[in-house]
Amino acid sequence: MNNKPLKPTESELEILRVLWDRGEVTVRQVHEELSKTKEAGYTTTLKLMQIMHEKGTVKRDESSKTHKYTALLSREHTQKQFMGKMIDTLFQGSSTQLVMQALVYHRTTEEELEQIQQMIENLKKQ
Amino acid sequence: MNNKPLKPTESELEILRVLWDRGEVTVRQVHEELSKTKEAGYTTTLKLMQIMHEKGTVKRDESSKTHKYTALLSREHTQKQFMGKMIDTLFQGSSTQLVMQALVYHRTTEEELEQIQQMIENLKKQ
DNA sequence: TATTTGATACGAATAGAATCGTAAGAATGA
DNA sequence: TCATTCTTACGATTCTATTCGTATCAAATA
Repeated sequence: MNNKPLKPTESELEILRVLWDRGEVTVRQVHEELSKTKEAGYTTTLKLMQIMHEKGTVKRDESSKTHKYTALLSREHTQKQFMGKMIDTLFQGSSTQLVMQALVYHRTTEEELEQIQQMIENLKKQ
Repeated sequence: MNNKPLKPTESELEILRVLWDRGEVTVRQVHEELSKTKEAGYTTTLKLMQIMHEKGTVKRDESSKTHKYTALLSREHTQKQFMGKMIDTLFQGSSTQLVMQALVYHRTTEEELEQIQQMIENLKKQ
């Protein structure tokens, strides 16, 4: 239960994704969710969540026998963390390059493009 | 020396970054480069590059005693690979969200913003 | 009450990544 | 030639992440 600027592992990220989407959940709920796409035993998920609790990545409500978990690490913070790393090692430090890649290869709707344009206009005004 | 859709590890990425930037290089050159920011022995870098060679991530020119390495995995391919993963697990499948994050938190110059606008206009025309 | 079910805790096994020490050979230079 | 230096090869160790089996307890149920 200590606090450090920790970087979640691959498996932890998968669990966090569920926590972020659904808020407070039980191990079983997480496990059910992950089972859809992944093969892993229940105790594996349990253990991982216990470890995350030790690390301080999640908090745990132990008031009832079946514990409830909530993310402590925010999605935004984690996004920034991974984006930064990614821009550095893969995009030569240029976030613009990353943006271009995203726009070209991961196609977006007209509406979304306009949404982005809007945001850029706002950024330019500052 | 087999061929699979492999995902480079953290350390492999650091090495790849050097290969991508500089083209054909020796282990010593890579190690020199990495030493600037990282603490690791020469044989560690060597071993990693040998493993990458086994995996087929890099190719190796053995014609002289001091081998020369070149990346086989392209930067673009790897960018796409990591971006995809990232969009899925961190941005709820929305590349637009990722783009917004990048623009807001990793500040870009006015020129770059205009460059992006230009690109969006082009995308819209299609 | 006795049994079954479902939960946590936890140690241990497994796997993979990263690090390093040492050996051996080639090239270099004294 | 002999010693030093640089290089590769490679096994072994360490470290961390992941997975799972088993014990234990509480709650639900027959």
